[in-house]
Amino acid sequence: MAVSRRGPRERMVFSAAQLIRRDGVSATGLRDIVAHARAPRGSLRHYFPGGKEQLVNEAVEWAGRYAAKRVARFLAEMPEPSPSRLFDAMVRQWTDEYRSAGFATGCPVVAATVDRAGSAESTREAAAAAFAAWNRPVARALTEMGVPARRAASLATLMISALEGAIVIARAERDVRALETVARELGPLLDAGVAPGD
Amino acid sequence: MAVSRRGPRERMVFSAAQLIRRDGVSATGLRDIVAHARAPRGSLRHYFPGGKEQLVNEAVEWAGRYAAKRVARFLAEMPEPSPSRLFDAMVRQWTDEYRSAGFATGCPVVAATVDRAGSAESTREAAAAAFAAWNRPVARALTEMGVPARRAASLATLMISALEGAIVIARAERDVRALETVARELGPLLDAGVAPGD
DNA sequence: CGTCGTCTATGACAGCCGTCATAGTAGCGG
DNA sequence: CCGCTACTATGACGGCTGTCATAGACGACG
Repeated sequence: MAVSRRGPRERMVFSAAQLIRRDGVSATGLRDIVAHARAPRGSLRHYFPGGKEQLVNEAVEWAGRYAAKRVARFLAEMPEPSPSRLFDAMVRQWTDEYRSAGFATGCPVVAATVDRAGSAESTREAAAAAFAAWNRPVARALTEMGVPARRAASLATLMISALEGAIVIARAERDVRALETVARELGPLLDAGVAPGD
Repeated sequence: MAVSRRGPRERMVFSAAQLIRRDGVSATGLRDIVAHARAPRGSLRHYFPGGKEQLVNEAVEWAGRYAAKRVARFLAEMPEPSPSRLFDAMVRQWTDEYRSAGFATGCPVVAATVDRAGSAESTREAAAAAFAAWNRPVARALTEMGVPARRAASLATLMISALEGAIVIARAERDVRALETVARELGPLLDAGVAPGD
């Protein structure tokens, strides 16, 4: 499922992101990715002449775009948006997944950063770009809710930092406690300064 | 340096932690660890009959104890402790290191979680224990500053989450911006509810 | 039909990995 | 000197890795 339509190339990128966020970059083999994507191994070289590094980078970029789109979707589904409600939605995406599917996975961008930042410069850049792509729509949303532009960017960084850290802790503890905690504790801070009731 | 005294066993654990936080678990080979520790390869099996998994676990445990001790040290060096000042100190440890030594390293506990949580149950447990060992002194310190016990534990989790997330983002961006941002934005929240001037 | 570009198949390659078997040394108690 | 324990040395093992070379299938187009 979710691997059916679309061409083999896209499936490989998608599968790479899924496996990387579960096992890490080093532990994810090209053969695993190809098998997971049900794609022909013979095409690997054809689509990704830059080798594993290129495929990993594209998976990271994909994850960045995905996170950005999710933010837009959260906002669209929200009757009365507020900073804390946006953060709740971002956190809930993870608590829901962990509760329903177990704690097997984390964020692919974090995984790529942690085990490629020092060895593959291009992957590090892709991760930085992914974080930026994610930060942008969050900051913009905060701005539209009445937060001054400068502060909005900072709060977006705080939200993503706290979320990513809590994801790691939740995985280690196999408990959504950390995620629920950051959502609860950060909510009031995020809403402060935004006129209530409008 | 810092690898000189102490027996070979301890040096290997220490070197493992250092290499893991730089390259990740999978990318760190036993041979690399032994070489870095200037320890005899022949003793690996002797000291760590549980293989790489045992060595990694001990490195993670070591990191947890180290983080806890650092918290105690920060507090001891602080004339007038406050929650925000403690968090500042925790963050500054990383901004200082990044500014002086580059962005090559991250947190070993995060690295171990990200690429072993799904494949080595004992390592996942070690990571959870390390986070707990780190959380404990932070929560206790907050309590002593006047924060109610229940809330103190939550705020400690928030602090560690935000810090860990910002570390990853800083590494990806090769910029301490995210670290400085979380310190600045979280400070007032942490101090709220604590009587000023005492 | 022929040819070219796109895509796939297959297998080999060198290299590294963690593990393990075997042997040996050093020091100490008897 | 023996024997025992703690520690070290060395090399080999199978397995997996990313990369690459070679060849073939397929469809579009001239």
